[in-house]
Amino acid sequence: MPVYALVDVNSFYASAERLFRPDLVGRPVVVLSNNDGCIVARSAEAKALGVPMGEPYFRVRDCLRAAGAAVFSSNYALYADLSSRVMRTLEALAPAVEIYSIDEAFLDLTGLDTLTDTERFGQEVRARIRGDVGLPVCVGIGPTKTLAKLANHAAKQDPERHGVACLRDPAARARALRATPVNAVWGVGQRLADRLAELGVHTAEDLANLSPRRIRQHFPVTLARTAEELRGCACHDLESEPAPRQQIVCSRTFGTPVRDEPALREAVADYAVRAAERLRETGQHAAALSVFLRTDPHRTAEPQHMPTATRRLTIATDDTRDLLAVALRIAEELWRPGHAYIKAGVMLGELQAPGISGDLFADDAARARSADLMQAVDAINRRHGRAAVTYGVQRRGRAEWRMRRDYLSPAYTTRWTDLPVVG
DNA sequence: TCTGGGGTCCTAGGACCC
DNA sequence: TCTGGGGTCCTAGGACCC
Repeated sequence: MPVYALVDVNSFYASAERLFRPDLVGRPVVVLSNNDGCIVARSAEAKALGVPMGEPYFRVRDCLRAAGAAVFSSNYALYADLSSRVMRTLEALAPAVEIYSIDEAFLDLTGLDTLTDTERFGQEVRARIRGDVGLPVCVGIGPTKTLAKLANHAAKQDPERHGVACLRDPAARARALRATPVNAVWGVGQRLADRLAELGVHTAEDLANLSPRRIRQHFPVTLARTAEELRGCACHDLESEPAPRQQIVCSRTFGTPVRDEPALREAVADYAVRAAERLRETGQHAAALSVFLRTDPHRTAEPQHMPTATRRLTIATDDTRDLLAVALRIAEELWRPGHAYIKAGVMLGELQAPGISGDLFADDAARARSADLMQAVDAINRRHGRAAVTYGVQRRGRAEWRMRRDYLSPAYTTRWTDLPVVG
């Protein structure tokens, strides 16, 4: 029987901020989304204040201030660096690791025979990550990924478990299923939970007991698999090789609404350049590009416009200049005067390995020059910062559309000048 | 009173995840 | 005044084909 573990950093972003600010231990800490819009991470103290996940910041600002909470803008450079340290530690501890998200990984523990071994392993993972990286994690263990997830949830809920829960034992599993509301099951969101409630399904146990036929009468096949996994039959394998990306999206809400075309072009250009950089990191080429614009749906009195348009490229490419030209052409077509846009985005699709869309007239020499140029630009920007080499339309001014990050912490681990000083 | 049927491909929209 | 960003998968429905 397979054994999976799910390791997950507790309140990752909040814990990351606190790592370099020991003065914040015991104080509520929250981290905001891009543009300082919503709450995306809360320390245990902040959760205890009743601050909901995803809540717009302005609604809880007063409450947080009164409680003496520390508030941070998202510092992705810091989180990405700490994440890779956590993952490297896990890779040293387990034979196979699937990096599931920035703060979570599945481990394949098949071969750890006894239940005592499994518990001990969970505690060792906690101790190692605490010691090597300094972050708190919880470990959930079970015969399927869905049960490992559920175990992780149980470990977080119940302090008695000291951060590790193992559901290999059938009796322990039955107790955990009974105690878990169905919307806390991996793959069951609020929509499905509401519809399940109409059938009298309220807990993970209820879902596990629902017959596959009954599920398929009302729900998609994904839910049938979830129920199967809750019963202990694995439908999802560990995927240690990441699947090739299918699309790349770069979009942002603007710091302030954009009403003029030059500012919009500048923003779209910036997103296209970043999307192209990320495309080259994957080693793929894109054969389709979409641009979308959005006005603010919350301002119902203002005219709304949420267009999107897609172009197929005759030749798949990873050259920023090609992608930028297409993106700007689409943006120009979409833009309508008299609207206050609050968001735009560039999406690359039909990603594929380079050179598979054979074009009879492709100029190999030109392609090679393009690859050399892109490589050079990427190398310079990696070394000297993203704004070292830019394209004319990006302008890099202090444009009003750039996002707000009023509470940004230093780049403690990725910039020499921000290195914390001890003593 | 009237109807073909089955396969494939594409797209949009909805649901989920962190 | 202030409401994130980046992904995946599934399904239904339409177009098209034989």
